[in-house]
Amino acid sequence: MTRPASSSSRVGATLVATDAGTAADLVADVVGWYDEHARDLPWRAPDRTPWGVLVSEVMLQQTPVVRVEPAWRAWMERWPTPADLAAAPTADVLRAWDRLGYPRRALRLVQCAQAVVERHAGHVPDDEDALLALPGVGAYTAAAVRSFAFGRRAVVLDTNVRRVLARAVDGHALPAPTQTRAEVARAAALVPADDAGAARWAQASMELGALVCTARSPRCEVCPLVSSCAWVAAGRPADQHAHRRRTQAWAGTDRQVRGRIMALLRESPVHVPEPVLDEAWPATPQRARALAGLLADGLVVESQPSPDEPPLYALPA
DNA sequence: AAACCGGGGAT
DNA sequence: ATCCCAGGTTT
Repeated sequence: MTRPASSSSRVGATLVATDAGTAADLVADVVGWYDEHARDLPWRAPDRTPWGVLVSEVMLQQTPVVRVEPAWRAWMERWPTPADLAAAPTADVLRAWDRLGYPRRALRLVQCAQAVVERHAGHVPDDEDALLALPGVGAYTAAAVRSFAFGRRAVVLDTNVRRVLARAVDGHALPAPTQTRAEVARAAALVPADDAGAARWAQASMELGALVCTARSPRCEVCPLVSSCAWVAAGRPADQHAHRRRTQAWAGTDRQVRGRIMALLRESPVHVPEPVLDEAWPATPQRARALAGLLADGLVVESQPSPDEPPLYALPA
């Protein structure tokens, strides 16, 4: 079956010819699959707002969908607009963030809300540079907001899309450990030229990576690309970069200590002196380092009730 | 380019 | 015990 080159989903740059078909075929196959298998997520609902999309993207930076969904619902009910979050006490925000991980993201989300209020009259911008200038918004999130919230053409290249393209096009088990310019250019060449087509491709390619072309156990038997996938055709060879991927340890790291301190302060209604932190982690140089880091990040504040008394620690007001 | 930054569920 | 997750920022 042939697809007309004048299709509304025609790819943006040159058609990339592969052994199994064109880039347009790949896009059409994935979008067609998405039309039948898309998850019903609240930040995709018709009544979503651009701010809601942005909030979801920040929450989804390193936190899985299943944990973000209930948090997002509660969050958007409490702070529906950038102005609402911009005016919220930081302590309330950090407590609402709870255990979504990386509390610096929550802090940046507040700063982002404040920037949206101050620079853009409370409206999330659809301009790429304006989005990138917002705290906590990098290349991925800027592209995602443009695409998902405003239906604009953007190169949405997250871990899912990288993996789909690494397999289907390059024949590799996993993408390279760090994203390269060439990889972005290749991804850009696959994005349909029109806004609507580009937005559908972005959603569809991410969804395929999340539900079918997964990192650990890909479900190739139900994949719309199985007949054209370069990785499947090559016999699903092992990861070439396995020796270079180093997993960050967790137990006993500064990150764990920071997390324990934050959990304790989230649950404490009052400012606490340093000995109380013993409940989170023994008074070691590592704990001192973690506390100093939290203070430097603005996630914890120190107060001095009186010159004779020891300092107290709490979440920022 | 590499390090740092949480936390939970799946394998 | 290890891996993975809709990454961003800093060095």
